[in-house]
Amino acid sequence: MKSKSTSELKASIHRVEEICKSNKLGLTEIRKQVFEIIVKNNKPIKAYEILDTISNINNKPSHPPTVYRAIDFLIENGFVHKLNSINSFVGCFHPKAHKECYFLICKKCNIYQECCDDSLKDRISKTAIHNNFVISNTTLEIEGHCLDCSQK
Amino acid sequence: MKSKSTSELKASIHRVEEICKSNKLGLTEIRKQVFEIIVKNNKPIKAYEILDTISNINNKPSHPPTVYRAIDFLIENGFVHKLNSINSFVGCFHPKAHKECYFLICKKCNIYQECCDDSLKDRISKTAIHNNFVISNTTLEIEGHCLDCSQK
DNA sequence: TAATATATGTTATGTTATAACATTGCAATG
DNA sequence: CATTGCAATGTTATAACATAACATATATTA
Ligand SMILES: [Zn+2]
Ligand SMILES: [Zn+2]
Ligand SMILES: [Zn+2]
Ligand SMILES: [Zn+2]
Repeated sequence: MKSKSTSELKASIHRVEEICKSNKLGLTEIRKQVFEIIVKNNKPIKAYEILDTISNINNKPSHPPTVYRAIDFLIENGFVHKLNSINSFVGCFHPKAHKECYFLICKKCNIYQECCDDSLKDRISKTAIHNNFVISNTTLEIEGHCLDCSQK
Repeated sequence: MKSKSTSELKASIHRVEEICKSNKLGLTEIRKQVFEIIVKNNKPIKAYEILDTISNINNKPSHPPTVYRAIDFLIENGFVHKLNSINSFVGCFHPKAHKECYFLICKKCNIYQECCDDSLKDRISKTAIHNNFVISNTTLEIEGHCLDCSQK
């Protein structure tokens, strides 16, 4: 994933603001700050890194629950995803466009890519059906090396 | 996943012993104990639950590193998997038969099912190739409700 | 036997996440 | 315009998950 330009970032933040407005979701200052920190980071970011960043920005210490609550809000509303395999968080590339997102994560340079391959989705759904299983959420995280890093 | 019978458990443990013997892997007492605790549990088990269990069995307190080291050994050799979405561990149903395993995990009753659907594997591999990505390991954990639990 | 490697014991600490309760601010209701 | 309710935040403490670092033991093997 190439890093986002300033305008892409702005658009990303704006989109979330719009979605919150039209859905009457309280996008408070803290929640907005946390979202911005996550999307500006370009790479998966950890909760305590967010905590440090937000403490610096506001020039006063924040506490873990503040950050985790904001993250919860952002995840619930599909603006952010958690990567379970690395306990980190990333912004969603297309909030509300889908329920599940899948990820490719480079172990070397730590960049990630969000992919919403329909045939993959399909395949997973078929597997669930085949096992009489009703999906509520799926974690698919593919770790390895990106093109750049595998060529080195 | 229905729970394993005593004989299935024995077979499972025996298989690991055989694999270790023929591959000159040191299946020490602790490692064997941890494996047995995991497979006998039938459901995903947490590291500190293993710790408590092993402390009780041996009538003396064990320490986290003891358990985590054993788990590391078992994972490295494909006898056990970690479920990242729930920080828990499960025994592998077919050690050495494959590299990646996928899981269906019931949120209600906590049972799980290991599935190694080839077309799913294939689909994931294609997705990776399509993104110029070299896979080292894949986390696929499908959370939801099993047949029994979704009918209630 | 001495040297080496492998595994375990032990203490402490690092990292990730939540419980519990107090406080604030704001909007709905009477 | 109180007052009541509710959503969000602040604050303190602790729970849950995992590893670093170093000491000791045990097994191979030169
Ligand atoms: Zn997404
Ligand atoms: Zn890379
Ligand atoms: Zn397996
Ligand atoms: Zn169930």
